[in-house]
Amino acid sequence: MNTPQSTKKKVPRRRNAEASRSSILQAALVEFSTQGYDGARVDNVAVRAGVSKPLIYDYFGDKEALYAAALLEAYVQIREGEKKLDLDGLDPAEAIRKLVTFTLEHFRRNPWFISILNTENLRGGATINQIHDAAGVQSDLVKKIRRILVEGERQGRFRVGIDPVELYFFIASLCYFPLSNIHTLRSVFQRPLDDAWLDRHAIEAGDMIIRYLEK
Amino acid sequence: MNTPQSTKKKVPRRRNAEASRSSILQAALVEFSTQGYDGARVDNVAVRAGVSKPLIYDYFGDKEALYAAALLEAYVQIREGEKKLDLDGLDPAEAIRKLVTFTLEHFRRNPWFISILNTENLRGGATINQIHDAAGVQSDLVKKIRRILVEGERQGRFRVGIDPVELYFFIASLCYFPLSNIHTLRSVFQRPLDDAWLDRHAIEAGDMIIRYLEK
Amino acid sequence: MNTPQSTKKKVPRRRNAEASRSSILQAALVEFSTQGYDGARVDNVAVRAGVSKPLIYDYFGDKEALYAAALLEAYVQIREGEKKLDLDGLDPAEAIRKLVTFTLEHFRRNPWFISILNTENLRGGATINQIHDAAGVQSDLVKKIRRILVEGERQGRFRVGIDPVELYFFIASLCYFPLSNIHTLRSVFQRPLDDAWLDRHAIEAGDMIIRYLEK
Amino acid sequence: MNTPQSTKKKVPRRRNAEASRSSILQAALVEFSTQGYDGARVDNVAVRAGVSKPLIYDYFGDKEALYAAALLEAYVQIREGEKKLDLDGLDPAEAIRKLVTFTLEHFRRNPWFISILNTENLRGGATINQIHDAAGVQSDLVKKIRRILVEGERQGRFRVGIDPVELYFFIASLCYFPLSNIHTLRSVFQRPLDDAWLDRHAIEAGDMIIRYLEK
DNA sequence: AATGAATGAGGGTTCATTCAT
DNA sequence: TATGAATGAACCCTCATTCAT
Repeated sequence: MNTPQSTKKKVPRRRNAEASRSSILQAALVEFSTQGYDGARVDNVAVRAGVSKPLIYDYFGDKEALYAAALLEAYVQIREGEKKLDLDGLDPAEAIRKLVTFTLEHFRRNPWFISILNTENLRGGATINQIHDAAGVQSDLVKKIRRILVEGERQGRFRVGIDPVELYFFIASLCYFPLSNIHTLRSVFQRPLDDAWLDRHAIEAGDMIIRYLEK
Repeated sequence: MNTPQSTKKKVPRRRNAEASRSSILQAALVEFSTQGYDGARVDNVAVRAGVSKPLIYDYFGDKEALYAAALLEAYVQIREGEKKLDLDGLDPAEAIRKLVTFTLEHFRRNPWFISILNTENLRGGATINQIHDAAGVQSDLVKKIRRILVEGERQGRFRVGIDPVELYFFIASLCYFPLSNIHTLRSVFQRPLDDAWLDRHAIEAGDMIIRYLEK
Repeated sequence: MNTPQSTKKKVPRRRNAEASRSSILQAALVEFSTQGYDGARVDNVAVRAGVSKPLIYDYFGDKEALYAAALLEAYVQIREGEKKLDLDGLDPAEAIRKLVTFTLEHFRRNPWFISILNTENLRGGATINQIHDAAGVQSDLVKKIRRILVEGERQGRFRVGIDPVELYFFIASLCYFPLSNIHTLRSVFQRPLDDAWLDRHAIEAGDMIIRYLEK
Repeated sequence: MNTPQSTKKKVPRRRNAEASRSSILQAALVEFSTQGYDGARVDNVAVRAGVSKPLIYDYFGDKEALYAAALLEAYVQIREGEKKLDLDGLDPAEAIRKLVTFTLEHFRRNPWFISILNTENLRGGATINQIHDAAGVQSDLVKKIRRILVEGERQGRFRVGIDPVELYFFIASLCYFPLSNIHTLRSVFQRPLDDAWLDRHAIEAGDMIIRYLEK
């Protein structure tokens, strides 16, 4: 009476290499960013990805290589998200403000990105230094910033000579720090650092950047 | 007849509990900040401190507690250093500028501080949240900033209503980010991020903060 | 319109069960004799044979059975080689001498034979004891030796009562040992054990056997 | 009422580094010689030695190093046994005969020696080649043989120019082969190869060597 | 106050073997 | 006939932690 499927308790194995690979990658991203490199467990990755451990080794080689793939994937995914930011038709100051709030929001929505970056820097960049085309994951925001700066200068509202990369660093700094250090800051400085606080913080950060740019 | 020394078969390496404790602490600080929590090895701490492992367990209980002590020690040491900053007699803008360059310099000279903070935040603040008097390690810089802001407002040069803690966050952000992320930024953005670059960066950061404060 | 080849999407590498079987067997022989039973990898066998792993399991069942087949194949191949030895028309002493040099040479040219025998003996003969017709792979050399002994006795030059199997053991001993133990002997006794040395050794071994046989 | 000891179920840990080390070594010798290198399990060594696995790693480093130590130990123990052979007062032929029977007997009583040598040679001498002073474990029998040969020559009963090492190789060959290959020989040649057989074999081997030496 | 000796528990990795096509 | 995809079971090794002195 039972269907053949129901008699077999086991879930049928997935027979799709590409799907397996990508679910491993996603699971690795989560594991490494929440646990750090040494805290990460290949076992956890396997469970979360719904595959067996050996499959991970088949696809990625070892923990180190899995981590490298996850790190790269983190950049790829975060850059993917950045591409969706549309600044068309905004005046330069507005564009900058939107870019700043977007950046903080983007970091906030994807906390694994900050975590895995911290992890990698804690490791002395051991992995990112190995990746040949690391520049390939440079932020698209830099290009957007460049365009805004040009327009702002053209309109005579922004100072000239601002380097887009350095400006990106400043914007990123202001957005990164309160999220990266959210736990220690909360405990030590007794501030909420909740969503409302962060929203206000983004606005102030936007102000700061604009004041820095305007003549 | 025997001298006291000769009756003791072994000369103990150290007969000073306090010295042992503090050398363990220092070693732990180095180990945890360079390796992260999970990457840290109690063995390495013992070797670096020149004591046996059981002594560490005697004094601190377990790895977790040792880490907590090291984290607290990190704050204590860094705050100690901040106290040495002397801003007396400077006008507000100059004081701010000096405070900014000092902050970046201070982080640069004590890289273990950023590392252990990143470690703790990666752990979700598990330890700092446990510490009752975490506020006790708040930065002295906040007080200094408050005084500068008051003076700046009094002189009519600074805007009113700036919160000293929030300003400290901004300053810290600008100094923290390029150091915390030095390895990934170098690889991805192909900037040197060497001492000269950081010095220039500090000046620009100072400009940004001052422009943010001035009316 | 299409050529027959193009209509088949994949050209199967081999559509010949016998050829597959025998290339697996040869690969297994190499793998087991170079790596030992536990050191051997079914994966390596598959790669070396140019087939997939499941095919090996299809044909042979499991690693154990594959090993058994390889062991038997080793005997078959070595006995095959022995058949080519032609002693016709030689006088008994010359025949013995030639047989000795041939034996050493044969072992030297097919080192996998000694290796797989050592492997099997290390395993306590677990596999050879299972094979029913193990006697079927007895050396042809024994028959040749029997004939030589008979002739030598008939000519009144050899002692009577020498057992051909026991004599074969002695000959094999003298040829087997320096090859089987070539590495340890070289290191411990600092002798070259190169081809020249082995050639001289074979001659001395021949002398020894002949002196043993002659009245 | 119970003695304190009886209430504690656990066997008190051994607190003797030297004893632990040597029991590990002995257990390793057994394990490696019965299972081969790849077949050997560090777990089994631990159980047989009555210690925990980590202790093995503490003392020896890794499996490879443990194996190296066991191999060396095998040589040391076998050479130790050889020293006990007393040939004083025997005439040269008798001395040779006794040396031959002793060698076979010695190999028979210590089968792990042949096994570990086979293991090492299967590995291509990877380990023995690493040991600097491998010559230090050369057989004392060579010296004894040298003395016998000198005496035999002096008495005009032995041929001159026999190399003691080469003669040792011949003797070892004759004793090693039937033991090393005992399982395959039994199965293939259907001979008992039991103690009685081996005793007779030793006598024949002695004859062979003496005939080889005598003028 | 201090440590040499020892271990339980687990982590990364491998490998013989099977599933499903 | 043949194989790409997948896994259970171990194995080597490490590490936080404790014991006994």
